[in-house]
Amino acid sequence: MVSFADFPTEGEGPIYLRIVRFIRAGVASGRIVDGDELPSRRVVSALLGVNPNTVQKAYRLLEEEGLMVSRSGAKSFARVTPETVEAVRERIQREELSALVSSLRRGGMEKAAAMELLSRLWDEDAERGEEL
Amino acid sequence: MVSFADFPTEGEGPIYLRIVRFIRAGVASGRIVDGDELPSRRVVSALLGVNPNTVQKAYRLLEEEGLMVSRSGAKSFARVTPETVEAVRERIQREELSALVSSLRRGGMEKAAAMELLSRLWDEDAERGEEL
DNA sequence: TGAAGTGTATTAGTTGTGTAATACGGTTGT
DNA sequence: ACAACCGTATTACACAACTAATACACTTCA
Repeated sequence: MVSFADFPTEGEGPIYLRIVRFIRAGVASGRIVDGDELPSRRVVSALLGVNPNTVQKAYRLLEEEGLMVSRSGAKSFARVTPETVEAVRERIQREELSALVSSLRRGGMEKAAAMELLSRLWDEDAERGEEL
Repeated sequence: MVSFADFPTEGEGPIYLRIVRFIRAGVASGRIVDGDELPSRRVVSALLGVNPNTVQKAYRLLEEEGLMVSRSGAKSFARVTPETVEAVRERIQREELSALVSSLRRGGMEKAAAMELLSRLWDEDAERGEEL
């Protein structure tokens, strides 16, 4: 049974997305393996002090992502394959970059400028890294 | 007098931020120079077909950013110094991008992959913004 | 001085997002 | 069959973001 004991008490963003990230991190790290039973919507909702529908929203996203399966009335289980693990790791990376892109665009930056900036910073960081 | 004639008829994100970006781009490109008079809130609002308060929101942000000055009842003027120009061009970079680059490199990502990923995410984010 | 134009504050309406309340139907084990 | 779970759908409420409506006070100049 997947445990929510280590669910961070405080975090950023809406709760349902924090749940999604929590499960994703578990899959990426190997803490959650294929076939693991996931606590029911009601149990998690009681644990976190939110409405079951908030957990449902998270679980639905995770199911669409292929990380869990659930049948009406029955328990829910994690679905972890080499493919899903790889997909989750890529997705986590994408989310980091995605937030950055939105931020840069909100700041009024053009795509070409962003590309150039990333390239320059990458090289600078590479130089710093090779010194060590 | 700063002209809004070239203000893009359609763009991404809320109007007040598009105004901010428009002015920022003008400052960064040299189209707007120090002491340039900025059209009043009402004039811009009539031009863009929005409420004067929407323009006010943009102008207030620009003033907090040090890119313009305004006194109650009087006209507004651009404030462009070498410092503000530099600040506009690199404001975001120091705050957010550097840490992410290091993170991605430590995660084993190659520069080419990061560039390609940024390009794709940028287009995707642009599409999302245009849907609204 | 007074009219016209200006910046600014206050308030309200609109929309979207996150969460909750409630109810319904399916599965499981006894 | 029935009780105790389970997942799910529908609806409604809370809140923030964005924009608009309105009013007020200041500057400028004939």
